Amino acid sequence: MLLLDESELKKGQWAVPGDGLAGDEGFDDGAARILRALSRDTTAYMEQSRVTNELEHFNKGSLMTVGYFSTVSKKRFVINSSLYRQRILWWPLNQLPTLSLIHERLIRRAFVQLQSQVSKQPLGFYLLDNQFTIFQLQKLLERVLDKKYDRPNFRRKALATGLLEPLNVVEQDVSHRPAKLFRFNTEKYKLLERNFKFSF
Amino acid sequence: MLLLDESELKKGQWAVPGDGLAGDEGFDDGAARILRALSRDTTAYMEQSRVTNELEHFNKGSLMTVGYFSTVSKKRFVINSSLYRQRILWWPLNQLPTLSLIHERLIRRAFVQLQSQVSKQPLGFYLLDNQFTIFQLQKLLERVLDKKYDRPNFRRKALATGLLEPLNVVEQDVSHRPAKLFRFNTEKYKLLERNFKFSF
DNA sequence: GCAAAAGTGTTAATCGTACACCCATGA
DNA sequence: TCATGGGTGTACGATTAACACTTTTGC
Repeated sequence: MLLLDESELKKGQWAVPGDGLAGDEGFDDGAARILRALSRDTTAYMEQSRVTNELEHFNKGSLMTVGYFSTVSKKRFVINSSLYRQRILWWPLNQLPTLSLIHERLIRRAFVQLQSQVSKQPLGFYLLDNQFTIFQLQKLLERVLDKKYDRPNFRRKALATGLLEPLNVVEQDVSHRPAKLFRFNTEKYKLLERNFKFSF
Repeated sequence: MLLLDESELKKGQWAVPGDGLAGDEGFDDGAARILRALSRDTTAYMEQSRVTNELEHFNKGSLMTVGYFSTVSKKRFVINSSLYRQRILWWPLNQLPTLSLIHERLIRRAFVQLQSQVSKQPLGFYLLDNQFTIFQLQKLLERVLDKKYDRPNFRRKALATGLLEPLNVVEQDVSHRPAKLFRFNTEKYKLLERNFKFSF
């Protein structure tokens, strides 16, 4: 579930997408620019993760990396530039290709941070499409938090938040009773904001 | 509850203690060194907070600041060098002196992070001395999380964690019934570690 | 009919919360 | 004696967790 980019330095070496800062650009701005260069989806949640502990030394000077992570819907994620299109792949977190130690650590750290943010921000909703079933939301949280939930109970709790707006539309072409589709009610969330607690 | 250092640049200007990195020192190492330069207490919890978003530009080049926060017991905190002794003061978070915008933001951000770590790490215990009463722990969490708790209920919950080891000693010289003193059971905590949840 | 997930209902156990109440100490 | 916090008990309501059951779809 992670986006990786083929590095320019070595063939076949995968890396987290990144770039240097342009001019007097801030770090947050730089990270946003990198994400925009990859995809047209602008609804993503983004957060600074951590600075690599070590400086990388080159003959020209030293380099430090500031990690950011973002939650993007795989379906909404549309690769922007044809330049990148050939060099981007999604990888499942438990089957990452060989990475530099620095990038490996950035990813592990970002995932821990994502897990801890899930209950404080409606991250689950950023990861899904505009229309989703409650079961999809459940499966998502189960994967992020590595837990199992009881379906009926999860459903009630999710609905009890009042943040799921029914769309009066159902799934199509599924070999079981089709589920109602919902969307995340951004307006109601804005009202809660500070008091939000998605404690599953 | 915050340690601030008088800056060398301007008289009467307060700042978060900091320093540049020495040689090829890592960020965590640098932060630990700065803390050690201030105090002899080595039990402190320390965590990277955030990189300032803006680079500061000087004629010589650009400067970026990586924020760290640490929880230290005020009683155990012994100022190390006589050089610092004159220039260090504790300030309550709600009555900070005038600070640069960058330092102000670092502090606010670190406090939010501290609040969110309290339930995942036994931070409360780092902030107290080796011997403490349950009521002291309660008051500490109440200040950090800006909540009020019922004393009897807090007591039961704290004891239920199994992480408080009774010392069979009581407070001295208090004008009320003396409370039993406890210490944090580090060994038992090590066993939990990953599953630790101090949800008050 | 079968499998799979949708959705509703129900119950017991657990937990949070709000108190009442007695205890021990210094002033 | 009073004020202050220490410490135990308890009772009610809310929340959680477990699972039984009916529904709707595709194969």
